This record gives sequence, structure tokens and C-alpha cells, in this order.
Amino acid sequence: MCLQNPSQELLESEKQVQFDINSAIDNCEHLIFNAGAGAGKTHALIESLKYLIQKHGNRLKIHNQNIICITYTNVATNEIKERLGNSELVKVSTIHKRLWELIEPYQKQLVEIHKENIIKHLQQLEEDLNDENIKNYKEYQALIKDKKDEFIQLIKDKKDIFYKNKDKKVGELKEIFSEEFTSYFKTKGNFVATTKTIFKINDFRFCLEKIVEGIDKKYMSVNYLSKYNNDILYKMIISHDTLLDYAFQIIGRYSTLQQILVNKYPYILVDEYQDTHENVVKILNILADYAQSNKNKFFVGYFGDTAQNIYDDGVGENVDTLHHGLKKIYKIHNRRSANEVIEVINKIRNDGIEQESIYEDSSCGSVKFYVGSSNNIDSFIAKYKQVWAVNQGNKLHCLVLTNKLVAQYNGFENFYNILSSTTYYKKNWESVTTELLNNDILKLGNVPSLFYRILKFKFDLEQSKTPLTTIINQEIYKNLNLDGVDKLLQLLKSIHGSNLQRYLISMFEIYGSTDDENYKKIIENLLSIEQEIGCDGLLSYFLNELYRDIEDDRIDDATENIRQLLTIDFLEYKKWFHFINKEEKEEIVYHTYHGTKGEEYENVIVIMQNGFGKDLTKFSDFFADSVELSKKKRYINTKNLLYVACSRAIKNLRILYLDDILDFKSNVESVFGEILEFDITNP
DNA sequence: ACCTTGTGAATTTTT
DNA sequence: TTCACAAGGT
Repeated sequence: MCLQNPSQELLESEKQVQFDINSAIDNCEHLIFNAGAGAGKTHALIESLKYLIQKHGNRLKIHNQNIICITYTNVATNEIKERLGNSELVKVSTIHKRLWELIEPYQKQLVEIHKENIIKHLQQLEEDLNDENIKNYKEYQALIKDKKDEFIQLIKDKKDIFYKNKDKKVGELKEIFSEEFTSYFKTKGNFVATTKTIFKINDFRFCLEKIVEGIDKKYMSVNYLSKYNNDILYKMIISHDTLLDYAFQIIGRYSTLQQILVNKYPYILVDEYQDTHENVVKILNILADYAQSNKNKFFVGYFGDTAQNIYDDGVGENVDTLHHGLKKIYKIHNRRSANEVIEVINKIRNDGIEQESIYEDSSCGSVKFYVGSSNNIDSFIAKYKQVWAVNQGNKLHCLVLTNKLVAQYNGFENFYNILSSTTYYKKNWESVTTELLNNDILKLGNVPSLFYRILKFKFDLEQSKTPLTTIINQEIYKNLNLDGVDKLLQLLKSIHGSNLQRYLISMFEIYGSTDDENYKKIIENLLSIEQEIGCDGLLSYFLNELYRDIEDDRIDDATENIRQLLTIDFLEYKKWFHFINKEEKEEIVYHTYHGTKGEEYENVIVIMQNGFGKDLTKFSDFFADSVELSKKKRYINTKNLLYVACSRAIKNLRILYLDDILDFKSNVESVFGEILEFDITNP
């Protein structure tokens, strides 16, 4: 038996923990609840919410008050809503959504804060432009005042041309800006940097004028756009971080707002507090202070685990310093893992929190640390596939550091590589992960989303159990008789092709020859492109999305890349499709360390490499004898990441380290035990 | 010898 | 976007 028999004693003490939380809630003692991986943190949060509803629900209802529960992700919001069940009392949502909902009505005050922010940015830019230490502005600074003004006038209306051409080579740029460039600047770097700054200053000045004028409606409200991670301040658009900043400022500034919030929402619970931004904690601290000095009933509960803070803007261990006097409750029970795993993860976190399994039969797992080279990876995995009798019902989960490797091992390497080599994704390389690998299909980029729709359409058609209205939309369906439905279905099913390109060609051939308007409508809906339906139209769509603004002589190369993309084996597309849907069809599943947060797997292999991006000594520094003070943050980040990775395992955990380990051998051994050599010839 | 330019490669994740 | 580096210019 393994992890089946809980100890009665520990179950009792687990109940006691929840009892402590409940009494903190009753006494309005602000609380920080720390529970390590696998402790049942979300369970405790839900229990607390249920307790709140049951004990204080009636009173809250009478006063028209609500409980707020804020989470870090939409996924977490959905999970909590599902597990809690319907409750009008509890408002569950992400931090950003909730805060924006709270402050959005106060536009006059928001615009004031926005104005101050713009002035701050404007002053900074003007200061920079005169800063002798910034090399790129030297040539501009050397100009006499009249010359400066002359240049500003000259460049003023050329913003569009400038941004379109700024990356061209020096010679070309000099030709395009013959007047503006050579008479004022010697080098491209200086010309470009100075001009950019001048444009920004102009934009801010213009916006500031409009706000002060107070006539134009557009400049009388601030908008929060959640799709992009960048502010466009001069267009009155803010994004995630600035939203938190403005929320902090507006709440800090207006005590009426504090009063409204404290009165309306006397209980606020924060899920995964370690990942929340410090501004959020500051806001809650302000509210707590307000409530205390006005003798209002008010409670804040932070639920999380400092050791699982793996994102840089999360507050992590600093909650304490931002929100004083929190009552601390720890839960040391572990409901997930075997003893062998728990012992290791306790050593990794090494902060005095020592978890204990609630099960009496918990010594049924194993942890081993291997050193090997990267060409051993496949045989290492193959070995454990056999040893652990891996099959569809008992999968092996393999953790790697980068998405590139996840794509490669999950079998859609070409898809990933070709798409990320296009000009669009080269320019926006940060978007590759979000737009190509997102489990939330709404967040896929335009081209990946088109691929996704086509693949879904094809696979839906192939499956007999797909409801017909999934394939044929309601509008068309309701106007057809049985015979009509069947004919249309047969026509759709006659689209064929062994790769995406052929499939599309076949689809367009039928589109061109059929007089079935319903077929045409379905295809038009499916593609949803502005261009004409057909090979040429689609090609021009792809060129526009992936290779916008390229030179004429490079169009052939771009077309060839698109052809390559479309002729990738269907199987690869299928694997990508399953990955996006989180349908784990293979016996071995690959994830990034980061992506596994909150999950648990029976068998885990962690592939570890010293280098991670530009950081070439990530793990060797972690295992070193001492940490430099300047690298403390980085050290904690590595520690937490390793903690998250290793604590996913329920029973079996193997680590394969791919680099040299001699310098810190004993420190590895003190965490993972004996270091084993993985020998490919004798696995 | 020093500076500028062009090129290519590189992390994770969320809102 | 940011960094490192090689090639080329002054």
C-alpha cells in the first residue's frame, strides 16, 4: 500500500490548523497562511471561504457586503469558482480584473494621476536629453539652441517614415533623411536615439495639453487594455503594472474610497500571495490601517508559500515588511508525496518548514540524482520508461527548462522553429511563447489561431461523435433538412490532403467549383481573413501577418518559408494541437519547470542544465558553498524553481544533471544523496 | 586604438 | 528588447 492510510493523529492536527484560520477570521486578525507544496493550500482557502459563508454570511447579506477572493491567474479563478460552487457572497476574480472594476468609475481622479505620471515621464525624458552621460545624445547636446529647434521642426511630421525606416542601414537612412541626418548628426545611433526621444517628448506634450484643455473626450478617461503588456500613456492606455500602480495611488489618496472598500468588502482573501505584486499588498495594508483607525470589522488573509515564488515581480518574502503584524499560520502536512520526496524538498527549501506526510504508509517512493551528458537524455528516459512500467495509465512526466525543448520533445520542433524564424516573431520574440504555446486559445497569435481553427475543423469532421452544430453553425443548420445536412457534410468531408497545404488547396478547389453557398459560408467563417478565399489570398494573409514591410526582393524567401510551414507533416500539427488542448496523448509528457506549478505527477524526471539563457551558472551557483549578497535574489529564484520542480513528484523522482558537478559535489549529496553516474553503455 | 555598425542569439510566466 | 561579438571605419 502506498499513500492510502492517513494517520488519525495528523488528520486531527490538520483540522486544528483550519480551526486556527477560522478563529483568526472571527477575530479579524490579518493572517498569512504558509503551506508548502502538496499541503492542500487551495483546500484550506476554500474551507475558509465556506466557513465565512456559513458563519458570517447572513450578516454580510443584510449589510449588502461581499467577500473578495483574488487570484493570480484566470485558471486559478476558475478552479476556485468550481470547487466552491455558486455563491453570490464571494467575488472570485484575478487581481487586475477586480482592481480595475473598483477604480474604473473614478475617472476624474484617475486622469489626474495619469497626468502626473505623464509629467513625470516627460521630465525624465527632457532630463535625459540633456544628460552628458548619455552618449547617444552628445551630438544633439553640442548643437546651439537654434539648431536644436530647427531639427525638431524639420523632423516633426516624419514620425511614420522614421519608424518604418529606422532599422535600415546607415547609407539608406542617410538618403531617406538626407536633410535631417547629415546636417545635424554624424552617426546613425545618435540620430535614431535622439529622434526617438524627441518624438516621445512631443507625444507626451501633446497629450498633456489635451488633458489640461479638458475638451476632447478621448483625454478625459484612462483605459486599461489587458491584451498587451505595454502602456501607451500618450494615448491614455495603461497595462497591467501601471494599473496596480494607479490603483495604489488612487486608494492611498482618497480616504472616501478606502471607506467604500472597507465597508463593502470586509473580508479579502488572497490566493498565491507570493506571486502578487507588492502594490497589491500595499493597498491591502492601507485598507487595514483605515479599518483599524475607524474600528471597522475588516480581515485580510494571505494564502501561499514563499518557497514557490518563481516570478520576479511577486512580493515573495517581503509581505511581512509591507504589511505589518500579520498572524502567521503554518501547515506542515503533506498530502501529496512519498517520504523520500518530502525529505528532499524539505532540504531544498531549507527554511525551517519541515513537511510531514499525513500518511502512515508513505515510505514508498524514491529519489535519485544522476550526472550524464546531453546525449544520454533519450536513453535515460527510455530506461525509466521501462523501470516504472510507463503506459497510458501511468505516465512519465519530464521537466525541462525551456519552451524550445518542450516543443522539440513534444514533437513539433519544425512548426516552432519555422514560425519563430519569421520577421514578426523575430521582432516580437517574447510573443513566441504566448502566441504559440498558450493553453488559452484566445491568447494564440493570429496565425497560430488560424492553424488551430483549421485543425479543429478537420479533426471535428473526422470524429463521428462531434455534434453537427460544432461543424455547421447554428444559422446554417436550422435552415437545412436532413438531406441537406448530409450533402453538406459529405462535401466538407471530401476536403483532403496529406499536409496542410494540400488540405487547403483541396478546400479552395471545392470552394471555387461548388455552388453550395453554405459550404462557402462555412469556409469563410473558418478562415476569417480579409483577403480573398484561395491560395493567393491566403498567401498574402500570411505574408502580411508574418512578413509585413519586407523588401520586395525577399518576398520569394518569405514565400518559401510559408510553403515549408504548410508542408510540415500533419502529425506534427496534430501534436501541437494536442499540446495546446492539454491533451496528453503520449506516454511521456514534457513540461517546463515553471509550467508545472500546482500540478502533481506520479513519476517525474527533471532534466537539469547549468545554463539558463544568459545565466550560465544558474545551478552551480545554487549548489556553491556560499552566496554573494548581490546574488541573493537570483539564488532564491533558483531555489524556488528547483523546489517547484521536485515537489511535483508523488512517488518517483529522478534528476539528470548535464554539466560538470565536481566543484559542488558534497552540497548536491547533502540534498539528493549519493550522486550516480549515468552510463549509456550500461544503463 | 577606439568607435560605429550590423548581425545573431537568447528565459520563464501571469495579468 | 538586450547583449555580445565580429567586421569595418576613422
